[in-house]
Amino acid sequence: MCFFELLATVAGQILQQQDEDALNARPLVDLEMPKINTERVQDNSTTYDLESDPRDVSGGTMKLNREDSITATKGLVQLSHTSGTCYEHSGNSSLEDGSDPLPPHKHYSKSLIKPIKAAYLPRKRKHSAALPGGRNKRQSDQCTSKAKSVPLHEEIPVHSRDLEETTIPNNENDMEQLYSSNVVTKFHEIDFVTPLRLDAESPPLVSSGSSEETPFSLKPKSYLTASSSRQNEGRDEFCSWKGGDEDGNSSESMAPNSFLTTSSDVKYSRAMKEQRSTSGTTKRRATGAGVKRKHSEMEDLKESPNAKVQYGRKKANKLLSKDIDQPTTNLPKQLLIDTKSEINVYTSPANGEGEKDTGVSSLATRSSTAKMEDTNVKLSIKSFTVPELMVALPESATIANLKKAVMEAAMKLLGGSLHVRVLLQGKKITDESKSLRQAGISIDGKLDSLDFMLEPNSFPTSSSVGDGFLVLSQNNNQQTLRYPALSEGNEINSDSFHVGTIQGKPQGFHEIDSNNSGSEMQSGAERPAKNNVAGNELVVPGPCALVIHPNQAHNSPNGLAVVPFSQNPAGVSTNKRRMRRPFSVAEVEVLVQAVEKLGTGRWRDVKLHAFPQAKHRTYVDLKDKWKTLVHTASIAPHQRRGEPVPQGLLDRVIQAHSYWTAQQAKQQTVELKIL
DNA sequence: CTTAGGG
DNA sequence: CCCTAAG
Repeated sequence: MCFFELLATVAGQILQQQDEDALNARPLVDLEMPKINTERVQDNSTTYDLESDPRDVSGGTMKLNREDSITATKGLVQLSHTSGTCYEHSGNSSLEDGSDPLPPHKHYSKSLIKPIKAAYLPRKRKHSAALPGGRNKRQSDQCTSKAKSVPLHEEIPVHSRDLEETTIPNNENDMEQLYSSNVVTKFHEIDFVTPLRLDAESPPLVSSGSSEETPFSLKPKSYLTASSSRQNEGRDEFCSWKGGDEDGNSSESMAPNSFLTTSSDVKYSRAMKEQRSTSGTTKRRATGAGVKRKHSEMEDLKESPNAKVQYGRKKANKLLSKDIDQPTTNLPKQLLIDTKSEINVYTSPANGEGEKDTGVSSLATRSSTAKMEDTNVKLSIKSFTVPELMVALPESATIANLKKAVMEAAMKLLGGSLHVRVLLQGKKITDESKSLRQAGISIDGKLDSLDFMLEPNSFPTSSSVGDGFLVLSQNNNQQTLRYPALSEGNEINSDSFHVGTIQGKPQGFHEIDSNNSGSEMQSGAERPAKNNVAGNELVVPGPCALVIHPNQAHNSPNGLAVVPFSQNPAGVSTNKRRMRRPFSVAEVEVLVQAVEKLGTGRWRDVKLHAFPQAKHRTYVDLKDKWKTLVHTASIAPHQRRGEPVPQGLLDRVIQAHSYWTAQQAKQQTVELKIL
């Protein structure tokens, strides 16, 4: 009981605090629990808030979230400690029932095994194979998504359930709120007692949407409001906490580093289920992991049908690396970026002598499709080729250097503004005043002969201006570019291309250029893991596909407006390595607990259990972390790096590891016997 | 999509 | 953390 009381108390405190924060959350008030350390919690939160501000100077987007997470984390940590003390008590009572899932260390061996079995067996039953890997995934999904309807109850110790019922708000909402309010972690502990129940609760939260999407908002300023409102959508109260949940688990967020990182969150956000259904159609396999990640991002962004246009990292790499494999030798004249649009657009050499007609001729531009509605000529550009990207590198340069160089070159090309040249039947159209019809770009669709060329704004050729060019430029403001949180190129996402007549160089060209010249976004000064992200990954420039929107004729003389076709307009294909986000002790704690319960072969479940709302922290991450934990535990303390993990935790890691390893072995033998 | 491992 | 083979 002590445990729950504390939990409730803390929750109440948190809520209280939130109220103060003008984000009203009352649900838990009902609990009327004694208040403990409220002051402290609040202090912490405030402190962090203050701190976070400066940090967010350039990364305003994630501000809210971070604050939240911080606060949440803080609260969490405290909770953990408190609960720790109570542990013994609750443990004892549970033991009486003989089914304490969450045994204190002392009871570890006993309690651990029992509950685990209880939880594990049911699943096996379902699967004749009984292999760890053969578990019924659906089942877990169901559990998670549908609270109690699932047979999982079997796994819940009776007494614990009772406890839960009585001590915890009966109201589902309350539970949810509690959960969402980052008391979550606390719940994990509770979870031990009633794992499934909690599990069931968590799912909704997972996708609660919170802020992941926000970062993509076009207007940084509005972000805060937007995000908060969004969060509210999901759950009226707990705006702040809610947001915190995201990073909540990563109490590490307390460390400066975490503040800087958020980009990756976005990628991983999404309920597994949702993902399946949403993007199920897309063959990730085909596109590769990179795309996968990207995909999720996109989902976050607001899944669009254009997904296919996204460049998979793999793909990009392949293309480029293949083409460019011989660093010192000649680079291929053209780098083909194959998107799935319908028209190919080629760029002409950045500094070649004007446009090489060769380039033009090779314009395999096919404007295959041109649907017309009314008088609108709709064009979509399938892909474009970047010809003659000149890159010179010493033989000593590494592949990474090569990549970077190529990327820089490409970014130079695309990063600034580009000229769009329209070619019809291989001929440049110089008279911009012509209507599409006049020019022969009509509904009748001879669009097959319509070609586009992208040319660097800095095109040396004098003729560039005014002879049929359009300036293709990113109208993003500097600010946008600097948001670290949007490192995945999302920043660019918010930008839109627009076409205007060429009037000399657009301002900001240099700035933009410089921003992009680095392989990574100049994400303000705060980007800690800058180097990590930096570049060995070749980022394919450009949202290579552009759509010509007749409707936006006002943007350009010739009635063509270019707007981003893909989600990733500026197209810095999101190939970056994810930001490094060291696990905090609190996270490790949660992980360990989860593994103790679920074992080492069910990482997805572990994820769902322990880090349901942490968009970063995929099950693979958890698996990896466990691996490192096991390793860490086996090495001398002085050889360990990073935030020191309490030996106690490591001991548990070892125990759990050995236990589950043994279990697995047993499993195997059993199966062999059966066979 | 998940697991399990290697890198 | 990333990448992948298997399932």
